[in-house]
Amino acid sequence: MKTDAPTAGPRRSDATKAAILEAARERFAADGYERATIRAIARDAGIDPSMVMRYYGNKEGLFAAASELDLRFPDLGALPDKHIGAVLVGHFLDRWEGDDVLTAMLRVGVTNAAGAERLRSVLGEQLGPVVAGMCPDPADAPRRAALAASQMLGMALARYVLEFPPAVEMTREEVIAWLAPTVQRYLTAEAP
Amino acid sequence: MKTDAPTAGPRRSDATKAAILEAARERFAADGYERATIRAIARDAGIDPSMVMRYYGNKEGLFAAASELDLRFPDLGALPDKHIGAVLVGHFLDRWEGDDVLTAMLRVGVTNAAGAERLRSVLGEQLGPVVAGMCPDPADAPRRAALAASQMLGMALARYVLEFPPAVEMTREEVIAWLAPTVQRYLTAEAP
DNA sequence: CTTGTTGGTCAACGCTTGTTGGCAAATATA
DNA sequence: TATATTTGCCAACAAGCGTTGACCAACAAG
Repeated sequence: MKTDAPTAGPRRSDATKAAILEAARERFAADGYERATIRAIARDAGIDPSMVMRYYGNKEGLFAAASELDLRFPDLGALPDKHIGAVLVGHFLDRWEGDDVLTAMLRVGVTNAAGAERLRSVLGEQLGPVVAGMCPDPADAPRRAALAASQMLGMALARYVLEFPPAVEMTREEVIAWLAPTVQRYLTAEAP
Repeated sequence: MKTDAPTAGPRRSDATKAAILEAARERFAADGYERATIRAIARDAGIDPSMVMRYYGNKEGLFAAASELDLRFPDLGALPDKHIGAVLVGHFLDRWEGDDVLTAMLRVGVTNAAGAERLRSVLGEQLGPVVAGMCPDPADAPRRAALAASQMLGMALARYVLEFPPAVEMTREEVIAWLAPTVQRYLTAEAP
């Protein structure tokens, strides 16, 4: 019997696992939790549905594996305070357009408890610290992060999920120009 | 045979129909489209699932009937321009907390095409004109409406759907104080 | 009273879902 | 070469879904 050492070499099934994860991310992003069926995901990955169960236990486990997310915030301390809003909004747009996981988490989080929790913890653990490191009083960093998140998530909702035409038609630069001052104020202005 | 005159009197079944609609709104708001099953809605309404089919045709028709929505915007022309942002945000919070349909449309619209279309048309037809009647150049009213909607929907998402703690804990007055300047700017400031 | 319409329940249909266990081939180990 | 282990497919399960049609009781019209 082959023991499962901590430093196990690459398995032959790694490609299959990766294909499953990729298909899962796309389906979750496009359809949400319920309509992203294991059968459809397996079909996209070109394998049998039972393989999904073997490698990820159940649908819940598959989503947990497929929704691992790193927002990859740049180091904001290294640039002038005045531009923080624009950089943050631009970074958010980049991440959103380059990674299905963000749309997936938003679509799933709206109807699935595990998805909502995932979104909450990502915002709290990844956006929170960035905000705490720059706003006037670190004590209200969570509130400021929530405000900034509400604006950026709201734009993602209108633009990438609901596809509200005026929001879709805006150029990247227009979105940044309009949203940057808002985010900037949420993060740095003194409480109203 | 009793003809169905345009001005038909109140039927004995009106109470049942209303109970179905109420249960449907609650379920759609709480669970989204897929998990809000006709069986569960019928159980909540205290009747048989087949009644839902008789009165609303199918699940799609039930959602269409249950998601009729009037945002009830006040006449904004009658008050000073400076306060428009605060009035609008306050009105949005009131409507959201007093009507399940808004949460239902948001939850359903994220994973269901009909729900998304409903949300788009409500925003376009009800928020659009209000904005068009006050912003500098009526030509970019749709874009301004989309911006304001992105902020208000984003806050609703964080506060009522995802229940992100800092967003939930803010008081109504705090939300208005922070969001009003944003919405005010989106509607009235000249394009950046 | 008789008759037709309405409001409602019940049992079932065909289908899809997540999930399971058995079995064959490919691969690794000895 | 002989033996385990891994990788994969297949067929099936129980449960839940939207939906349908037969049937019964209450009521209204003649």
